[in-house]
Amino acid sequence: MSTAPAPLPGDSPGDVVVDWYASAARDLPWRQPGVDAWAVLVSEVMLQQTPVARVEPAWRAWLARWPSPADLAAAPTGEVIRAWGKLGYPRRAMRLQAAAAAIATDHGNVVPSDVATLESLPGIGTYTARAVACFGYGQRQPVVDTNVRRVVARLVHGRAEALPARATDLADVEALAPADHDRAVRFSVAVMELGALVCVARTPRCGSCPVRTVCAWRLAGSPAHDGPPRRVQRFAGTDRQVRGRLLDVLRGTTEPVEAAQLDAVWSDPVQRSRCLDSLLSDGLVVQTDDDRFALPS
DNA sequence: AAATCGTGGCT
DNA sequence: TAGCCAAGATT
Repeated sequence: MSTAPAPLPGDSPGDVVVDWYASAARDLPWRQPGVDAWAVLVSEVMLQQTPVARVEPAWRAWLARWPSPADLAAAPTGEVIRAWGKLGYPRRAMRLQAAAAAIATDHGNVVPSDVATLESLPGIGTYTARAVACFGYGQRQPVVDTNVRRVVARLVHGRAEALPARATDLADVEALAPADHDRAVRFSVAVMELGALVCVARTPRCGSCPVRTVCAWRLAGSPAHDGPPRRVQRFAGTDRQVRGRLLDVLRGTTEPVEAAQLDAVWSDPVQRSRCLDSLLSDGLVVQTDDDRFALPS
């Protein structure tokens, strides 16, 4: 073994990231003291694939209207879909309402604090469950999202890009977390924030990175990504675009609409009807007795 | 387990 | 401009 000095306990990369967070973190509303686990849960679901800037106003309005799970559970689903607005992936809104109903009826209207129980709720997967347990309940939990996987890929593994999600991700992050409980809890938000603000995907700002001197990727000379390029999803012309247009029509009215009004949003009748069918089967749209279409009641 | 599910800002 | 990218979950 070499005689290189062991890093001081308080100066581990995890500690450095926690200290960096104290001065660099964004002032996001769901991070305010007093924000309860329900509000955290709502923020996490909204933030699944939707940028922070678009979530903020929707989150405030949502919680003003439905301050507890039971409130959301009691709302007409159509109103829930309308309130979701253009956050995207509207099935998340339905799943959030379904999760709220389960919380209200099975958990006394209290968001579960146990990761396994959280994961059993609709729309809550491994990331969101841990995020709620950690951010909402102050538990020491590894929280691994796309930001964290990218930071770990670079800092620990010396790779330019994140590997696809793996079972070892949680262990990688746990290994970085400070020993102290409270600092470990803050570390979970802090690594995410580092990935969101500094260790970003396209043009990492290594010059202002608090752990640049110990980053395996930098130390290796910032090698380019070698694995297979991950292909980004096309959007124009896809069913996703068509579904979005169809739903946008229904969001804009309270009165059910004739099929002809929906025909206007997409010229290909085959794709259009396929998409309408999929919205119906998702429960995002319903057909009335007189064969018009509307958001569910 | 790869494909699918919205939307809009940024480069 | 057209692709890249954003706190994933589900099947």
